Amino acid sequence: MLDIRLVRSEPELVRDGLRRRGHGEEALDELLSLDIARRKVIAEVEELKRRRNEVSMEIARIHKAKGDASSLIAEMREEGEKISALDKEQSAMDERQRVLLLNIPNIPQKDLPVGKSDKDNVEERKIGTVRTFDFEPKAHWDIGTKLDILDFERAGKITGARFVIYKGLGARLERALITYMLELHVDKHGYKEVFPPFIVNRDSMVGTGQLPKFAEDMFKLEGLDYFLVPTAEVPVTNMYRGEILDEAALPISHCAYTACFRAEAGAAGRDTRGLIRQHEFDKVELVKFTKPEESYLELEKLTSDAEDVLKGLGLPYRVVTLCTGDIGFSSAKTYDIEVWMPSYGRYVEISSCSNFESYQARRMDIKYRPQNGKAEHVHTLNGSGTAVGRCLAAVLENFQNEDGSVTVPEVLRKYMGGTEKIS
RNA sequence: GGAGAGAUGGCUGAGUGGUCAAAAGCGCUCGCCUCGAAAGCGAGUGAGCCGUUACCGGCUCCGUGAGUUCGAAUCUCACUCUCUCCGCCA
Repeated sequence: MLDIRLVRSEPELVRDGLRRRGHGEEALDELLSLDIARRKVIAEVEELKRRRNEVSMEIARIHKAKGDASSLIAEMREEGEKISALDKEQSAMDERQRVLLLNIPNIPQKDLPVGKSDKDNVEERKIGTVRTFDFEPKAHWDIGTKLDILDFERAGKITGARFVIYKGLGARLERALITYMLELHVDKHGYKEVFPPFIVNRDSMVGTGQLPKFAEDMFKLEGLDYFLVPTAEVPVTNMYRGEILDEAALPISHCAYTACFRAEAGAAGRDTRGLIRQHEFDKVELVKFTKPEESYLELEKLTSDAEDVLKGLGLPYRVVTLCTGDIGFSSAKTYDIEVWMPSYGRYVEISSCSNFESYQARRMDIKYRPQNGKAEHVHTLNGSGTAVGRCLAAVLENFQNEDGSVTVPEVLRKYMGGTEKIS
């Protein structure tokens, strides 16, 4: 969430951020008027409490001297009622302020391209050569079904639409990709691997910004206030919720494999075939905690680390900077990495790398203590490193052969018992 | 699932109704000492909020939330989490 002091001192900066996003300003207006009223109540109740504290000391002194303080006690009984009435008023205002702040998105970084949708995103670089096929390339769902390594039909039977069973070398390929990605980030890029719970509580979902606004996108467990993780970002970023981190330990870099669960509400009819939009998919995630002044440098590194996954596999991709209208709710700046998908005839998102600045850290209250300074909020970042299902789809499509077989990328063979070709 | 113990500042850990933001130790910062360092000695060192914003004044916070009281770290109730033992179990 935003710092209420920033909202108070520079409301136009916040308003400008909302406008660039194309976001409504009602919450900001309410927040500004509430802030004034709330501070008035605080001043009032604190004055009464100051007086009560004074008198309580006086009563203690009188009792110690074996005197009679009954008139003071009677007086304070009445004061106490006023105080608790004002306390109630204040906590209602506190709660309202919290709700408003939780529902105002982050301010986009000032240099972001202004725009309404993904059409206004800006391409940064294009890496690798898109293959020209001398036959008609097939879509990954056809390739995978024909090779009997993907089974959408039986997954529909045991669960429902938007689920899949990986079989034989398909399962092996999924596992190889996960291992390849984790080992790359741990051994080459210096991330520390964690394996977090796939179920988290409400505070964690609020901490990273999935709640309260996006509840309909999440799977909630019945009868419990627990949720299936939509991304490893949630458990991993929340590891340090409420903590003050050691400055010397920063930046902290974690990578994690988890399954990810998304209700995909509102996505009916989109990407209904294949692995692109599933309710459950695997992902290797990168998460960083940094000092404020280092976060944008770390965003470049994190994005480059994710790109290395695709470079190693030999998949063509491009990197785009998301415009103000397309970045996520909590993000200040986001790069998307898009892999070339022959069946779509275009690049498809496979990773999203974001700097949240202090927006999540303030929600989660994650700080560090600078040398000789007061504790302040860290910056948090994360990015997919990368989405495994989409990566597998890209491998099948980009490395397919005319006879329906698929050539396994060199870097994956050691995880697949030396298999060079799936046929 | 059953029984018990516990949750206090960056860390360890005292504190069972008022003079407690809270002993002591560790850590950290500064100073003395030293050629320098260590040790030793001395001083300082929690967070949030409100007002002023130079200094400072005030309020709140001892797992979370309610309650009792003129007054709660301390008493009552509920909840969460951690640890120990028993049971069950991959």
